[in-house]
Amino acid sequence: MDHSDIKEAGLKVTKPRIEILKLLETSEKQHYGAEEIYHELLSKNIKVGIATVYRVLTQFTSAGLIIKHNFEGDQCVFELDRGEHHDHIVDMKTGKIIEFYDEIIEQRQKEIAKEHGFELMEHSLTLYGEFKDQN
Amino acid sequence: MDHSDIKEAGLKVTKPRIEILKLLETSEKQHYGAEEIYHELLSKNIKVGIATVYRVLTQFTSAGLIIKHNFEGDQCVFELDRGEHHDHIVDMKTGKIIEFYDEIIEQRQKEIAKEHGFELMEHSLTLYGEFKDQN
DNA sequence: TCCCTATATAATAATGATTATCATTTACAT
DNA sequence: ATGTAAATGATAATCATTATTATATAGGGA
Repeated sequence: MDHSDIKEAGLKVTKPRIEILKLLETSEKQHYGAEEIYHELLSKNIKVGIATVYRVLTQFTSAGLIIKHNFEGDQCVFELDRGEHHDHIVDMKTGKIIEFYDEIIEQRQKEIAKEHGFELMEHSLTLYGEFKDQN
Repeated sequence: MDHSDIKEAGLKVTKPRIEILKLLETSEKQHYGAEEIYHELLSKNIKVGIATVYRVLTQFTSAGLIIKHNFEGDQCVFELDRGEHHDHIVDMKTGKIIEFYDEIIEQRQKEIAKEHGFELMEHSLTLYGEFKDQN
C-alpha cells in the first residue's frame, strides 16, 4: 500500500502504475501481454489508455520491477520480477507457460561465456513443445 | 545447381527462391533479417519484392531449410539450417552473433522436459552481453 | 492546505515489421 | 508448345509498439 517500489524507480505513484503492478503481483497468472493487461484493467472498470500501459511496462522493465520476454509469436509478455531467475517451458498448443530453474544449466552458461571471453549480462532459455498430461 | 532442396520442399524453383537460398548458403555472415536480405539482393541487381522475401522466408522456415530466430529487438533473423543444432551468443553492443553447442545443456533440457511430462519439440537458448576482447 | 510545475495521462497519429490482396507473370507437367 | 496452378510484385492492410500533444495530476514547497 505504500508503493515504495514505484517511488524507488523514480516514478510518480499514479493510478495506472498502481493498477498494473497490482495486477502482476496478485494474479495467479504470471505472464501477461501488454494488450492483455490493458483489457484486464478495462474489464475491472479501470480506465487507462493502451499507450500508458506500454509506457509503464517499459518503465517498469527499465526499473527492474518486471521482466520482458520475447517468446515465439508476435507480442512480448511481461512478468513480475520476484528476484528469482528462471527459464520457461511453453506449451505451443495451449499457450500455458511454466517456469523452471536448473543450476547445472546456469553454471554451464557461465562457463561457456567465460570460454568465449564474453561478459554475460542476461540469457533466455525457453523450451517449446507440448505437455503430454493434458487434461 | 539442381535446387533439389527447393523442389523437395514442394516449391517451384524460382529466381527469388534460388537467390535467397544462395545468399544464405554462400555468405560468410550467418544471420540475416528479411529487410537485410531484400537490400542485399537489390544491391546485386536482383529485382525482387519485399513481400516475396517475407513469403519465401516463411516457406523455407516451414520446410526446414532455414531457421527463424526471435532475438531481442524488433525483427527476426534467419539462418540456413545446416542440421547441426546450436545456441547463440549475442553481443548487445555490436550485434555480433556467434554460435555454440553444449552437450551438457542439451541433456539437461531433455531431462527437465521429461520431469515435467513435456514433449520437447524445440528450444531457444541465447546469451546476451558483450565480448570483452573487442577489437 | 493551496499552488506550482514537472511529470503523467489519454487520445490519436505515426511507425516499423509483417501479412494479405490481387492482377499479372511464370514454372513445369502434359 | 500449352494450360494451369503456383509465384511474383506492387501496394494496401494489419498488428504491435512508439511518438505527439493538449490536458490533467502528483507531490513538494509556501
